[in-house]
Amino acid sequence: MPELPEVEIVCQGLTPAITGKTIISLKQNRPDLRVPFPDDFAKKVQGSKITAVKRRAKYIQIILDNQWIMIIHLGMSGVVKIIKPCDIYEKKKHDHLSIDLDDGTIIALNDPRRFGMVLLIKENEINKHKNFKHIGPEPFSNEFNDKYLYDQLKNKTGSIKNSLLDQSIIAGLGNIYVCEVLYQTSISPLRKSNKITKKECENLVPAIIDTLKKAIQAGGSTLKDYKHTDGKLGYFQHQFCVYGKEKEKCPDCTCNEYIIRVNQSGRSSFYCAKKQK
DNA sequence: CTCCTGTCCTGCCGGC
DNA sequence: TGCCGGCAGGACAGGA
Repeated sequence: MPELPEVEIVCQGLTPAITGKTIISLKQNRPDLRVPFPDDFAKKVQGSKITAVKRRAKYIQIILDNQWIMIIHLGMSGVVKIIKPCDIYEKKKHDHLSIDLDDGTIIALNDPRRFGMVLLIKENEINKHKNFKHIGPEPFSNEFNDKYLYDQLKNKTGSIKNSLLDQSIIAGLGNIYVCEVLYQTSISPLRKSNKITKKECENLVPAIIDTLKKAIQAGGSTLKDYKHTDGKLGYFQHQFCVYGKEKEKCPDCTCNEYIIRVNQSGRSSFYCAKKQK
């Protein structure tokens, strides 16, 4: 469930807590999440200094000073916990990884469903790595504009819903924010991508940027699992218009219709069939 | 090539 | 009350 805004919030929490600090030790409590932990994981990171924390799509990138980048993907249920030097770390169920820093800070990764992944990639190989080479532009970059989006969509026969979820077209959107953006732009999730007009692309681009920015300002969305690094909750879920609102009234128009839920490629789409065409 | 389905996983919730 | 089935879904692999 962590999408771009939630991952951004985690990175914003991590940056002041870990940047410039040295990794003393790393403990893993099981061999894998969705994929195995890196070979010789602890040996490769121990003694290195954290120089920066970045986000790319839904991935957290922890840049080390020894050429390695530690990648964390939170999957569906991953939570990064920061334990301050003055606090005592009590290991909880599903804490699969913990990292001790030189100032006494501890970073722990908790992931009940184990849909997350942790990777180590050499700094100069990240753009060639299979998890990153296909990822499209960041929504807040200049590269992402209405002409780009229209060009990406014009030859696609699949639904606009699936195209916006496609990380190679745009990085960072997930099921929740795609539903909300399509509602804002009055576009049905069932529309074929190649039927989306230039004018609609001109609406989609700012709607995507605006929705993501507002979500970041609200501290992201908290559903079942997601929390901030300090355990606090986000508030953007209170601004959802359609996601999870099946059988509720459409909030934005006087159509008196109900939000309906349909299944697209195994994912739920929520929309107002009267407003969104 | 493009699109779509299956797979991984645990916790929660509704129905009986 | 307890059990069980269904659902949640990000990203990749592989099939159509």
